[in-house]
Amino acid sequence: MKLAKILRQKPIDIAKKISENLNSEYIEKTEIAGAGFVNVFLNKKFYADVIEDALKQGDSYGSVDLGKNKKVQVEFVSANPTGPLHIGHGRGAALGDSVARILKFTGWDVQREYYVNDSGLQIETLGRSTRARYFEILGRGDEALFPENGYKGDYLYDIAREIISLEGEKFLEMPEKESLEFFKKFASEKIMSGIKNDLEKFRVKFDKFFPEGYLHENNLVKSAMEDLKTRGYAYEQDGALWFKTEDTIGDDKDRVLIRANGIPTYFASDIAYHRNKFITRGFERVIDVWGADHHGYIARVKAAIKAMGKNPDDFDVLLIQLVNLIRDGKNVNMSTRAGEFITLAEVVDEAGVDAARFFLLMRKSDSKIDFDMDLAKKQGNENPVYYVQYAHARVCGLKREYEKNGAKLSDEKISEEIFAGKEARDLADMIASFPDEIKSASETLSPHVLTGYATSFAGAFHSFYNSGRIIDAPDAAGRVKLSCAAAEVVRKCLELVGVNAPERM
RNA sequence: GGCCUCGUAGCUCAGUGGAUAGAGCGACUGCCUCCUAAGCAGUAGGUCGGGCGUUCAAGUCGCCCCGAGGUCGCCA
Repeated sequence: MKLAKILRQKPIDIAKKISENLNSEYIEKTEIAGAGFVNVFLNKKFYADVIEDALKQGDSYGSVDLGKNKKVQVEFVSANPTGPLHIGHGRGAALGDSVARILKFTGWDVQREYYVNDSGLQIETLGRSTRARYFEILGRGDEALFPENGYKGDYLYDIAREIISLEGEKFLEMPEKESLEFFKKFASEKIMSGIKNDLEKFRVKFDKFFPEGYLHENNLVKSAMEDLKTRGYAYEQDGALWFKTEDTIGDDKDRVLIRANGIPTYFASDIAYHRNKFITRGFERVIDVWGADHHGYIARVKAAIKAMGKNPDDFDVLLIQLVNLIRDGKNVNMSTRAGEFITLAEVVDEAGVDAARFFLLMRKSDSKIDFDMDLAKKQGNENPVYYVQYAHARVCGLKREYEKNGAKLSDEKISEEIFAGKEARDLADMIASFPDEIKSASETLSPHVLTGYATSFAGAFHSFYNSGRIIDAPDAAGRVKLSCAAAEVVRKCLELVGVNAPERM
């Protein structure tokens, strides 16, 4: 139909010509439908070959080399070490980790990084909050007031108690100035190690934890500012240093880099950080996972990347929206400041890693999701995680059953006759389209493509399974092989979203 | 007010300019003497927020309006 205008012919006539000239050993017939669609019917040999090919490629089936081994960095979670991870961080963790897995599978050289915000006002507040709890427990709360924007969660009581048992009451008599460094360091390191622990349980591993302090200690912020100045993208006014944005891209106004009081803004640190990523460490592509409330920040970071002489198109930001936890059909309200929130660890304990990860990846990252705890815990076809995992376990059962009597699958050829049935053809169709799904998930950085595909794929398998006997049917070997290829695809999908594929359930 | 995201079945959401718009949950009807019923088959449920345009073709692209949220600091 697109050719109609160019060739100045009717779509139907073009369709006829195309269909007459299509030639392949795999085409059974072609039909012209509607306004000019060419329907191509694939023959049984095509399906048999697809399955044999998928089995032969095994673990690498579906892999497409999109990255050409180029260096990409995925930075995600990066939660400040001021409190435990909550379920929203879990969403970022699941997304970043899955995107990294998908990129690796599609030929990228991937590094996973966590940016640790270990300096600045929030850590200051954390230190003061901890110190206040310390005084409170020791009965002298009136001498160290809890900060106005302090962290109210119970975890600071635990940390304060630990400080008391390790260090005793010595900080009671020490001036705040002297003791604060200790409280800051102890609390943030303690919380950070808890975060690492939670992430490990969630099957998320980082190649590098990059501390913000590194930028300051090595004067990287200063040198990034100098660089901007020489390039003509920074100027001084009213005692502050400004980023000049008009003749770069996107952003609508100039931004402050160094305040009049000499303290750099977050933007300045971020410029230094991204300069380090792109230039010092040579990443050819950088992907950041941010909370959706930071979306207004994208334009200025892209502008900064352009200002440092790099292509802003090599920088992607994935925004994650809020997670609503639903229990007993009702919203569970969360407020981080007030210390009322459901931690990631609690969700993992209750629903399991598999359900948690799968649920957090079922939707586009930038739309809000409801995490239905009751559904996530259900063991049945209502729960998409089990539905998909069960497809895998079923095939493993089939294979065990088939090989019980010493039969070897690899010796058998697939009989084309098994593709006479619609269910077998539909399943093989889905297996054949797996590489396209992978490509799409990788190009759009969207794990939800795979959870969705896995769910409908499992449906196709269950339909096939229920459409007739597999093992004691004629051509059993071919049917089992088709099942095995299907299981391989399911397993790979699950692996790419970080979910286990059990052999028995 | 400017900018960004979103508005699709009762609920939560997929949908890369193509045919009769899909899935899960919820509701309803059937199916285990049989390789795992953690399964299958089926029914009901839609003015794709509204309008105008571009196009052979619009849920998808453009403009306007309505509604929800976010963001706009020498905060982080």
